[in-house]
Amino acid sequence: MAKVTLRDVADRAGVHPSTVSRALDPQKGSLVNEETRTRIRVAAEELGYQGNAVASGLRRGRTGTLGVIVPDLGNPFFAPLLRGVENHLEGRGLMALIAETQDDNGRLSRVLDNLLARRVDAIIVTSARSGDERVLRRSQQQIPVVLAVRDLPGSGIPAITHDDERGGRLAAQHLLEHGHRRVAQLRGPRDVSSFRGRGAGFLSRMNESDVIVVEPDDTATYPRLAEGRRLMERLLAQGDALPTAIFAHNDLMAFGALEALASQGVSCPRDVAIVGYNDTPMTAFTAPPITTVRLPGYELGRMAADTAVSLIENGEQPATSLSLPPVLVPRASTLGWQRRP
Amino acid sequence: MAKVTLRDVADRAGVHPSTVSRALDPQKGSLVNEETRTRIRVAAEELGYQGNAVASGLRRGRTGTLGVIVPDLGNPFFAPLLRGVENHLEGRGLMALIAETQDDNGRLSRVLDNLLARRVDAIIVTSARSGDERVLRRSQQQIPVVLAVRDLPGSGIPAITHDDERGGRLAAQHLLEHGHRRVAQLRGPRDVSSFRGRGAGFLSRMNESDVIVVEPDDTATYPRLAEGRRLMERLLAQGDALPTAIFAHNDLMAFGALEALASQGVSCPRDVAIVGYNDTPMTAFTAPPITTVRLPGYELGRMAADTAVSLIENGEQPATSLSLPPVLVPRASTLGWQRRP
DNA sequence: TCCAGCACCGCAATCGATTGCGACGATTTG
DNA sequence: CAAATCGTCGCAATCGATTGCGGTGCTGGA
Repeated sequence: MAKVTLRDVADRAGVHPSTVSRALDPQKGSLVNEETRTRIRVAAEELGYQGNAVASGLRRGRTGTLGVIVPDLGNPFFAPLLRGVENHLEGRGLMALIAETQDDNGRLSRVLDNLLARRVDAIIVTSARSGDERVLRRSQQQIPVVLAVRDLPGSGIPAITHDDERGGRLAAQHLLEHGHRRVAQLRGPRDVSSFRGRGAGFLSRMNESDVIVVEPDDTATYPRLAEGRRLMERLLAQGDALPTAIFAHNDLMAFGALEALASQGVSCPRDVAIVGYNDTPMTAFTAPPITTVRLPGYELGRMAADTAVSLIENGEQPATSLSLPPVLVPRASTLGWQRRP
Repeated sequence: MAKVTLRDVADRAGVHPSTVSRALDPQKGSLVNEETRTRIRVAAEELGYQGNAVASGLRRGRTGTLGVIVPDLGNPFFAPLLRGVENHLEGRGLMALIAETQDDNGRLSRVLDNLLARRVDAIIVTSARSGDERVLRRSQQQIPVVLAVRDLPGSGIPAITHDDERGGRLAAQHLLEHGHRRVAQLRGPRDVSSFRGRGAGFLSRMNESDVIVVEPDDTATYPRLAEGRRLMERLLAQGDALPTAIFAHNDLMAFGALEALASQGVSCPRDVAIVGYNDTPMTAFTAPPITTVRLPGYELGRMAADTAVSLIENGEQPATSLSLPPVLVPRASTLGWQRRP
């Protein structure tokens, strides 16, 4: 168990620990004579010295760690986002502490407490639901908090999001262009801004045309596969004429809808077209491949990390929120549909 | 910025900081009078006291943090595993520090250094490739290291794995039962134990029967979609008679193979059957749904976390390695194939 | 009555790195 | 030539919690 401390290095190099500290710090390296600095470097190397980030964190009041909270690690959408965050942190000596809430309210506040106790320097939250304002603002009193993906309007917390309203409009526009006149949405949870945005954008574009929008009598509790299936089943059971197109608020729910349709013998895309959201890698491989809305997750991760870092360095700033543009990716789940006479 | 420390609580409760420390520690709570303990609790509550895990970590020499290294967060296979880890840690006051290597060798040692510097109490590594022994053993000199999913035979590092040899045999058995007599594997990286195991199990079962196993002239560098596509394309171009079944070493590669086949106009499962590995949720939704080998990822995560924790508590132990059984999940990608006359 | 034993709690050192302050010699400036 | 400046580096306090070592007062048994 090599317990090499700063003092050991100092002894070996024949200097005071404080000098070693300065020599090894890239910021303050210039405060130490070049010759003694290399002597110290050599000593540290020989002893296999490895700094103690815990001690450093205590003294400095900064741990070099960023908390990142995601709702669901099983949703591949978050992988590029997390990569964006980590790639931005790398090289700055920072590291991401990733935690999952599983979209569970109680878990969020536990996770926050945990991160706060560990004195992370900032927190990026991608799992916000309305109602979370209180705990988040409480956290914000201690360290910078940045929302990503999901906004909390009116909370005053900076947010980097996708323009989901625009994404919803894109989906609607696409369906309109292909001749749909009776459509429905499988809505994600209403207490999540991104789903609200998708729904609103979709509706507003549809309402500009002469289209019937069937509202299912329920909303997904979690934006996952099983919920997509359940909602689609309800829609099928609702008795009304079936819509010719479905806008699922994310890809996982679209998969579920696909499953429900298949089990009822309804064909996609022949009978019903489907649009998903997120451009999860798998959408290209389903039967049929799913038309979806692509979001720049990696860039969003980078930007969220960037604003978090600058918040750390420059103290509290006016909330600079930002919204990134989505793109529609057409695939067979809509392209294969044809208007019947 | 509420900077409430132990001392503040002590002052308010009219006791010494050490008493507060003991009162708030579930382990040592019994060392302090019940009455003063509640007084302290009240004071802490009123001040909104939140322990400083950094200071505690420095003094105790334990941070209550476990490093977990995964190769690829975009692979949904790791989600249940990570949940297994976290659920086991929860309640014990521990937390997982998740890091991704992206199957990049240089990144692994950087990540390890980072975790070691942050003084995590143990590390769970699911990204091991042969050649990583050195850095891992170096880490092991400082804290417990547990391998999961991927073993490093002969390294002496405890490993919780799936029985991949058995998984490979299951895949082979399934294909044999359906009448295949000419098959091929899309192999994952050879320096990863789990892929070697799958390959060996598959081969050994096949060799017990009278079956031709076509070996592609290459191996995947990364077990991802693009590599699966590339390997399948090479196989198609190889000129020999096409195998009637493909065993892809994981689901992502199976997706890639599917894509390659489709682009060449070869039908799955009519012309070629496919077996994947991992039972990634999406395998049920591809065209066709993919037969695959299911692994108990959640349980594996729990067990890995459990051995890590007991290694922390009881010091170094004899390496107790363990192997969990896989299950074959038959789907249309093989069930839909029929022997031609 | 005396002392051992116990319950409870305070004192002060400690974990390892960082940093404001100041010392010292060497160099430059007026 | 004296004073100011600069480059280096040491000293010691500090971050906040933990814990070994007692000290105090009280109970119970001999």
